[in-house]
Amino acid sequence: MPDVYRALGDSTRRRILSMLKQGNKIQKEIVEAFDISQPAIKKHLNILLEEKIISESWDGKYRIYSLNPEVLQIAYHEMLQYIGELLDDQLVSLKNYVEKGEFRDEQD
Amino acid sequence: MPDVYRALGDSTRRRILSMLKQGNKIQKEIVEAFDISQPAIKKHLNILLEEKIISESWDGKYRIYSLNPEVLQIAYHEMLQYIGELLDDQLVSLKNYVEKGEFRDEQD
DNA sequence: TTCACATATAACTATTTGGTTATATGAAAT
DNA sequence: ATTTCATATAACCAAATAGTTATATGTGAA
Repeated sequence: MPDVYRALGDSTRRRILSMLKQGNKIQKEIVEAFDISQPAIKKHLNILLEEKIISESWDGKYRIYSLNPEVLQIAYHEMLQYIGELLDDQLVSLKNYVEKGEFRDEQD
Repeated sequence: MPDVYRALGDSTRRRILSMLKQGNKIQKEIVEAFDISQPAIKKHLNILLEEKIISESWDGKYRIYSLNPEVLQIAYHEMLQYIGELLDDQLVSLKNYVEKGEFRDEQD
């Protein structure tokens, strides 16, 4: 079970995910977007890979990274559900909205 | 700005928050609900306090802990917004629902 | 006043994290 | 075949985390 708090718990990793939202990227592009070293970026990518939030593949000598939207969805729902439960009804009905894809409330 | 990822990034802290959802608790009650030492629990409580997710007060010799729902709300919105942006429109419209307290979508 | 008990704090340990530099590997191009 | 360039990995460092045990502090009750 991917640990979404670990994956999203660092702002560099959140920025990497935002980049990947715009489309697949090769490692070099990601490295160049930050001021830290290539090994540091690679460590962040490894954490995102461990948590299954992204995937990697080869294209010749290039490493290609892409988002795993399904895993993100599931992670998102987990957090939404947990925090939603800590808060109150207003937010719980909205959790149902996400899960069922429809807006259904008591007051029709 | 409270770091909700830090606060929620540990399952003991998530369980503590769930307990506090049920009502204010004294430290002793929280300690007894876990298998770890009192100082260990106190450290978790300190992290939740640093991130402003909970508050503490005194009642005689008892420390009382309570949830800060407003801060949780804000944290919730932040995460909703960030992850919503990584995913797609379905989820973004729901962010608006939370923020405006109403369901308004393009396709009325 | 003394004792009991709830809480706080200090000192220590092991692990993880986020970074570094230096170096190895492997594919592509010259 | 050699060089270039993208990537991987190793070794290191400092700080934070999650726990421990031992001890101090403060309040209430006997």
